[in-house]
Amino acid sequence: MASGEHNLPEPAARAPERTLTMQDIALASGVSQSTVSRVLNDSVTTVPIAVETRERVLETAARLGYRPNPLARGLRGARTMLLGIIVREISDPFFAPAVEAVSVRARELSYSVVLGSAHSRADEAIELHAVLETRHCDAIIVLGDMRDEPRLLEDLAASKVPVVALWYGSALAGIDTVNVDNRVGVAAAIDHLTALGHRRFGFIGESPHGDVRERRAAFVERLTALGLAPDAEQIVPAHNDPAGGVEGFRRLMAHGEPPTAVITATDNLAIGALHAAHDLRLAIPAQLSLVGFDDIPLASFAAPPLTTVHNPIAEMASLGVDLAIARPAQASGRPGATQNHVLAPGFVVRATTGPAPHRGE
Amino acid sequence: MASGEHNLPEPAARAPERTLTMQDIALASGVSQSTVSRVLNDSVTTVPIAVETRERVLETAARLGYRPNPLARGLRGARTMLLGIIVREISDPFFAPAVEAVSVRARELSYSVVLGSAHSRADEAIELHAVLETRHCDAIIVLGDMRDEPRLLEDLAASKVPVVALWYGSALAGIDTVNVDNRVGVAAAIDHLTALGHRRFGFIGESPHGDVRERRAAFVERLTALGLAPDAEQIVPAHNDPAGGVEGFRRLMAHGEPPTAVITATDNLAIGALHAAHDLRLAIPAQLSLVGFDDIPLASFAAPPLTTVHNPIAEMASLGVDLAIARPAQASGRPGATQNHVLAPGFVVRATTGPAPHRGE
DNA sequence: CTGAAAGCGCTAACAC
DNA sequence: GTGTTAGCGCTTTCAG
Repeated sequence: MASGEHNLPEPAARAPERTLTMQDIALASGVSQSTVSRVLNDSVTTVPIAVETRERVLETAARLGYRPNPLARGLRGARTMLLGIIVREISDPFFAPAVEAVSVRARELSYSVVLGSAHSRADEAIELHAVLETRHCDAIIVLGDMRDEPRLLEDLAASKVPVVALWYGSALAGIDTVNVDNRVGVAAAIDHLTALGHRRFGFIGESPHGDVRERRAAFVERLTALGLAPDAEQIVPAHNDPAGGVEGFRRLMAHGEPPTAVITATDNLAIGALHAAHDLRLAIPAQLSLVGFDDIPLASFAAPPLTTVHNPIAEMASLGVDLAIARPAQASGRPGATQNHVLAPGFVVRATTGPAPHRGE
Repeated sequence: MASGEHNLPEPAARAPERTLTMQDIALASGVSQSTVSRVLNDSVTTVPIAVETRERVLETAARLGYRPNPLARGLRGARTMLLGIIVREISDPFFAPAVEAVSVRARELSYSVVLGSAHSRADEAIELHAVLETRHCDAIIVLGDMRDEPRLLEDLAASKVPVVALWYGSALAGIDTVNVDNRVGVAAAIDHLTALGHRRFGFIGESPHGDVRERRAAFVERLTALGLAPDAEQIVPAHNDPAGGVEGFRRLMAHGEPPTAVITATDNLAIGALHAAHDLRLAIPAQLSLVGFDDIPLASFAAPPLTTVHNPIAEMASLGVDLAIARPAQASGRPGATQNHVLAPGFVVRATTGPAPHRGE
């Protein structure tokens, strides 16, 4: 183990017991601790280092399996390589893949993800933000609409750590956003259905929340443009889960003249609608066509497989992470400097849509 | 400063700009920084503190909105209040709620969750463990079976940070585990089905993975005990996702004498099986009964709603977190000291099971 | 009972 | 080019 150098003391080289510090590898490579720091941090810009020294240090560090202590690093004000996530419900079939996509991209950039679930509870989101900030996360990503928590928005916009909101549902001053183009998505659904001969539409999912609200607006807008402006009774509110879809679907079909085509604000709702249709012995797509939004993984395994608007989860997550991490730490609160990205959705035709049934005409 | 109280200088009380340190609140309450530390940490055991002093400090800290810096705390070797999670796929319909349940309990205990997704990739899990350890997580929770990654197990057992494995599928030396009682669950399913007159069973989900393996073993064991020992062709392998369920179901029904009742190792597979049955125009439960395992949130919204074994996610997650956090940091590797908990599952009868169809007898 | 002081592992001025 | 020297905010001896 004598290596031409350092032979006597031989500190704790072969013992992976205690986590080694820079001091350890400084000793082992016969330089000072600060040199080690410089080498390992590629402080090329500030100070040039002898190639030989650099290589020796790097070699020793690698050989001993040195790993920098993120805590000490963060203490000194350097980046913690932590990315915070705030999401309503991790287990939502849409947001779970979103969280996964975010953490994939984060890890590609050597970031760790600190997960904060707000459970739809107002105060929790705010507390989470405080927690994530206190933990010195380098950036925070907010998944979904949190606008029913006004204070959160203020906190976020004033936050010293960069915040990016994904699927927030609309642009936002002071915070970067990445959204899917809801208008394009809904228009694609409607155009697909009108091409199949449908003329009377229903929409499940009225709510004040971002994406849902935008999709409903797009629904009204597009139909109006086509001269098929919907009545109030053609649009029903719903909680964004399958149970809400069941409830909404029942209400929608209870009207005098039920629609022949239904669009739901999310696939979550579509799953419920499908369920309710099954209960009502309504054949899909023979008697009724149904289109969802999001293209969650389970959409293709619904019975029948769901025709839906594809939400580009991976792309949006990736872009969101890049924005969050790239943004210089202090610029977050500066209005005007914020970016609002809108990505185009896809459209996936599966088995819940078909020609409009013949009517008495 | 006169504390009749403190009126003149008024340092940075109203300015929440810079995050305040203990020094700040020490100054503001006229004591030394170390006293503040003692008060805020309830160092009752070591040193008694004057009630008056303690209250003054606490009041100041509260008033100024002081939050301790977790980084500095962790640097000194204290707990970081970080809980690491290693999971294959966050977006798995079963593990997503599990992650949520873990993070709920973690937050109740003031812990933050660092999420590590292994994406079914072998090396990633190991790397994740290294990351979480380097981040000085106080404990690590492993979700699901990772035994196809032998090195991870060694790493975990040798880890200085306590590790608890949930839904690992069996007991484990050197690591605490919390499992659901798969034998009881499968037995409940079989008993329910035999009571309905079923005699020929199928099982989807042969695989070397923990829970799945145990459930298949329980399937064989229980049926054998009933004198209904299954043939090899009554058990089919499958990847644990809906697509695997589709595939498995088709293969199962392709045999000469198909079963009248099918049990799947997971609800994920059951979703696929349901889908495949729909394709094959097989009426469920009239022609065939189906039972899943896990009771994922979507089970009740399948078409028809899925009869399944209920996996007590919240309880297991809660117990797992408590074990992980309660365990003194150095005891993890000590074999013999480990706990292996097994919780009882429930059974939920919904609409995929019914009387066995009449046969030619 | 409380203050002073020494670090935890690292980065970033400063020196030579 | 590299070593020395301060701290980051906190816990924890050690002195009073």
